[in-house]
Amino acid sequence: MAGGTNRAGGQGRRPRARDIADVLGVSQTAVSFALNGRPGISEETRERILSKVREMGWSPNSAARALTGARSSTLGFAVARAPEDVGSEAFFLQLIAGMQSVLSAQRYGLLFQVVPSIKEEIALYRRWSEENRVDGVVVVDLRVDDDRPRVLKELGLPALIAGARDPLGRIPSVSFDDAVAMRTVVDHLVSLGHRAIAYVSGEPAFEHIRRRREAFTAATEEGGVAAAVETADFTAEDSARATLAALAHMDSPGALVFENEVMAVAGIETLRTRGRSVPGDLAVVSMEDSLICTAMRPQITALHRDTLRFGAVAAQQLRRAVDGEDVRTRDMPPSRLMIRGSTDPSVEAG
Amino acid sequence: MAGGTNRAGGQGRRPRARDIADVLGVSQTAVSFALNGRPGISEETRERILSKVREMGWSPNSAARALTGARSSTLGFAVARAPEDVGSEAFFLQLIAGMQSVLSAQRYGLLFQVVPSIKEEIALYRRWSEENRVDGVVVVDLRVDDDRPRVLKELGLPALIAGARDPLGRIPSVSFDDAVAMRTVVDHLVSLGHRAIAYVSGEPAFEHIRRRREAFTAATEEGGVAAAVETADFTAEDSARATLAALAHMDSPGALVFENEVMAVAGIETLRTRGRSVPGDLAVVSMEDSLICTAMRPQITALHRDTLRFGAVAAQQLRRAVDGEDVRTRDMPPSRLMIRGSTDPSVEAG
DNA sequence: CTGAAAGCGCTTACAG
DNA sequence: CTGAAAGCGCTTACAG
Repeated sequence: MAGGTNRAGGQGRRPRARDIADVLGVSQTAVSFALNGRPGISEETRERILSKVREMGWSPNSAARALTGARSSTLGFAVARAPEDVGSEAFFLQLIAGMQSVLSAQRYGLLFQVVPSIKEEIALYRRWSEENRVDGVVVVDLRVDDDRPRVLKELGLPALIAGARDPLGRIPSVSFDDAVAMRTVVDHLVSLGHRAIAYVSGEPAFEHIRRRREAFTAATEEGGVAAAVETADFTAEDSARATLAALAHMDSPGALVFENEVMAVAGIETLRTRGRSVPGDLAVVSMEDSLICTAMRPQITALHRDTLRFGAVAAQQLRRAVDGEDVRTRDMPPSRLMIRGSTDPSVEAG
Repeated sequence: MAGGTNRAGGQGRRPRARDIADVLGVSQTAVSFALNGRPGISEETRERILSKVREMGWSPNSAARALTGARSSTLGFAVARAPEDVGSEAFFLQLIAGMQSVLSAQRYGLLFQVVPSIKEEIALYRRWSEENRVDGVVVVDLRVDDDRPRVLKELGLPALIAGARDPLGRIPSVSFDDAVAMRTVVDHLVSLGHRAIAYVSGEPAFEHIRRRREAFTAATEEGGVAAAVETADFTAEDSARATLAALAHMDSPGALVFENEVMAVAGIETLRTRGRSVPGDLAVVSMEDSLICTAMRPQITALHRDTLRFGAVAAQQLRRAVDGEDVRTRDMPPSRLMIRGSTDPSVEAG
């Protein structure tokens, strides 16, 4: 059928390693050794081969390489979410784009796949690993008691967790310090004089959410302010519901903290329909920043993370892990709290 | 080094087609034929093989398949943009997510790569094609006089253009009808009584922008209203500049049309700093919708496209092309104009 | 209808 | 330091 053996078009075929060897009168082994920087051939032969490789425009056939267990020059990225949820998370795109800023320079590809569940994600990792389809994987949305680090460790597939830490330290990670971030937010609100803070939070099954919740509880306690936590999935609808629940719990929460900007926008809407003004009656903070936070009136105070840079660091670290280096868990520089009108009326300027 | 031959861990190795053949006492050929639905073996043998395949949990090694010129079960998606621009385009993520909704069910992967230029994008297509790395590619950001359709046709690599039409019809496409969309917008503004409309447009080097511009000129002419077109890249900064330029050109444009919501938000900001209110002094429409349009006050009238569905259709069509079917260029259903407060104060409700 | 064999383009022990 | 050979896991002519 289509895509069969003979994709016509190009005149001369692309050169194989064997062609290089034939032209130069050396063995294929020599070519392979030169290409892969292995010892065992003279410096002069290596030079001759490498220059001929460039001259003839040779590049490796990734399928052949994969079949022998060598590099595939591809990283894998699987996400266990419904496609429509993936589509609304700017975070993912920024992460991917940030990774690409590193990968494209190294001619690395990114194999991206949406899967229905963690279980299928793990099955995919097995296939990828067995087929040498990817050299390593980026893991996101780490859950509490997540099976993935164990399986990846077992498979020996290089991996990097992005956005959380493996509590058992099996797999290295790059993440923002969620505890510090939450403390920054709470401290800001306390310093403004708020005596009650509600946190419309994501699901604590996620490791990074769990950390934020812990930090929220600790920080509000230390600050001596009343605290309430409501759980919502990451959608606008559920955030509206949770916002109402938070209002009911506390007589008058002084401030509301939302997990992300989509939830914050929905929450502010809800507050308005209940006749509460922002920041007059209630202050609002989003744990994630985006264009929408500055477009709104009042602008929304938000924690600003450099997600593009985050993706770049993640890709870099994973590449190092693939190269066999000892990669350690690493935190991104602290996120900056962008103080805007939703908490501080005095910065209401355009 | 890492990722070498022996990724330990798993106990028994994964079965090969040969293992199936051995267990059943048939030839590898029989197994291959059964797997690929080729004639030449008895129905009974086929059944036996297929059921053993399921029982043993066999799945194809994609590298081995690619090496023989068969399917790779992967589609390719290359984007020639700066990583930071990719990261701010929700459109891409939605497109990718929509594609995944089709692909993940078929166990297809998506190889995503950001490249610095169209030239490198073409080089990448050549490599992908030669290595059978992907079964087909999705092409976006079609330019006027774009070389890609020609090259892809030459390579015989199945391809689908998303978001524009190949003027020469070499490659099938899925797109929104940009001309109809623009007419809908202009008609709406004319019907509201605006006598002057400015279009803060993207670069006409893009095929879909060119079509929109043509339609804008035609529709404003027919409507008998004054028209101005300003060009901006897709950033907020440049939109602000272009908005000022549009104001200077026309004594009093009654309405402004922006290429996307990021540009619209920046434009509205700019108008405010110049003391023009929306929609009091000037109406505003965005050619793209997103959460931000409903979060703003006034809400922004915007053309709403179902990008998730768009991605799904694109993936479906490309899969059909890969299967050798004759895929025709296809339009998505017309986009809906979401009329909101930025053009019509009467719908200012929350 | 079925089987033995060659080949895809690499890498890697193993001999020289 | 170098070469001939086997092998990765498939597919596909070619004989039976």
